[in-house]
Amino acid sequence: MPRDAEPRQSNTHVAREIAKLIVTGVWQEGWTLPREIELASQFEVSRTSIRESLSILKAKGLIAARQKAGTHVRERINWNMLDAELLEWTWAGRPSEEFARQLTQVRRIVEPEACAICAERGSDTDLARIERAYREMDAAGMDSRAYSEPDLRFHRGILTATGNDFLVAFGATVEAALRMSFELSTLNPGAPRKSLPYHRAILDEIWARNPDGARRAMHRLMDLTERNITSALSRRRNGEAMAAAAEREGDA
Amino acid sequence: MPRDAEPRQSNTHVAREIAKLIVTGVWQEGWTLPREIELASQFEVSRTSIRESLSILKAKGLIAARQKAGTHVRERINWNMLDAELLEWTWAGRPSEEFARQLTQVRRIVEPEACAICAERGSDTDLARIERAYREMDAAGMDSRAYSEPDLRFHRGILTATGNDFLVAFGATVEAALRMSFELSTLNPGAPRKSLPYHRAILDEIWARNPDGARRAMHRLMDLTERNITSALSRRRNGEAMAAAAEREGDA
DNA sequence: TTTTGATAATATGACCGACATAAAATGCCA
DNA sequence: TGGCATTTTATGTCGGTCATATTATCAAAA
Repeated sequence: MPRDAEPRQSNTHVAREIAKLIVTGVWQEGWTLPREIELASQFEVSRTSIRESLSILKAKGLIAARQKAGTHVRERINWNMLDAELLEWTWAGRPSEEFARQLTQVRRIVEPEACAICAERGSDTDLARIERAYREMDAAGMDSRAYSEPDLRFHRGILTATGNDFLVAFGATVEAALRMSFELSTLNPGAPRKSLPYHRAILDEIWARNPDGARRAMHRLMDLTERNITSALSRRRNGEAMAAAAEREGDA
Repeated sequence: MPRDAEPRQSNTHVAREIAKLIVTGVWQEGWTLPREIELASQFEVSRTSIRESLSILKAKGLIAARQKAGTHVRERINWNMLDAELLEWTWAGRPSEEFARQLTQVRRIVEPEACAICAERGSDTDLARIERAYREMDAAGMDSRAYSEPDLRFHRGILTATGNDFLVAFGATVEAALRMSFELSTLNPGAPRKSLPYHRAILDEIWARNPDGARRAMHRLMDLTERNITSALSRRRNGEAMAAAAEREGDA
């Protein structure tokens, strides 16, 4: 179910637009934003709506306001990059290679350990839910759209099974990573399906209640994912370079 | 510098109050909140202010609103527990043992790996900043208030040195954990200072550019921290049990 | 000339009342 | 009873006004 790129609700729409200006660096850290009244006329909404939008961005740590002094962009260190929406806004459209690298790096740190905890302490109900997600991935066949949704449920299921609210919250980050992978998979349609046996291995290890094995199995999946992403990115890079060359050829 | 427990700004104040009702389970998952007008009269602020407060909570994933249907508490899975303010609201006053356990568990997962990455790829500038924090911890002596602030900078410095924005964002979680430790340390004033040599060991390993050693050193610090927290919590439990017994004694 | 203190200017914070919109609830009709 | 038009209602948006906290200004004093 694709979320709308342009939500009709004006405050979320405006928040998204302003957030994009900030994360893309058009409005840099420390800079002061235009006055609320000016923002209101720029975005053609009321000052009330602007204020609600800004309060969303304040909540995510992107900006801070002081009376008379204005509203300024906070330094990156205060941005809550692990927030679902902020993640989406950041890579919206085109994930940078650096963003992909960092995302892969944190997943490597968190998911194998979560998987070990899941194998050790997940309830049978938890594991059954994970297995159901696996079956749906299997049933999806080569349809990578139908595959990606249970894929996310599989990973979320593992995080949930840990019983740790902070690891559960990390699901937002995993979701962003999977959506990015899915997006990039258009450059390599067969890739997602190749992860199925790796998921199978994880499932077997957690049913066997084998934490070390589960950790290793998840680690192997992370390796595969990283290979897929780097190859998709380099393919994209080459494709764009060739397109640019063709462009120059056409000009000459 | 202690943040104000009761911010004078009305919308953050109201947001905090409502958030507490939700995280403490007074308003449970799935429940529908009172109408905005009713909330306005309950909290004695205008509907505009209520709406700004609610938009903060929406941004953190705690609630969602639909026209006509009302505003409801979202399921925990959507709460962004890794958010700085939400963390603070959750343990405000009295950290539950479960909360402490989960917090310690994620730190164990993330910080040792971050430390290894820091040793491998942190710039000399990054490491110098970490060392400066260490020196200030040393200089603080037995004053656990003066100790805790550079302690946080030490850990944040390691996360920053990884160059990974998501690990940097994890600093909010570490901050919550350290504040909690600091709070609990009133039950055991000498405890914080005991962590100094462990920090020293970490510093030495990252200067030696030894990722494995750095990982192990951070792991040992996590062990110490966990021991301190569990002992403080059990002390608190015993203290309260004895107080309750004395209470019963007094009644009889 | 520099400092200090009163004063004015201004951007965010809060409030109000009205209308728009979407979706749930109602009730009518077949 | 079932489907469809209508009403109801809670959130969404708007414009305007006043409050409040700082910054900026400027004049008097050291």
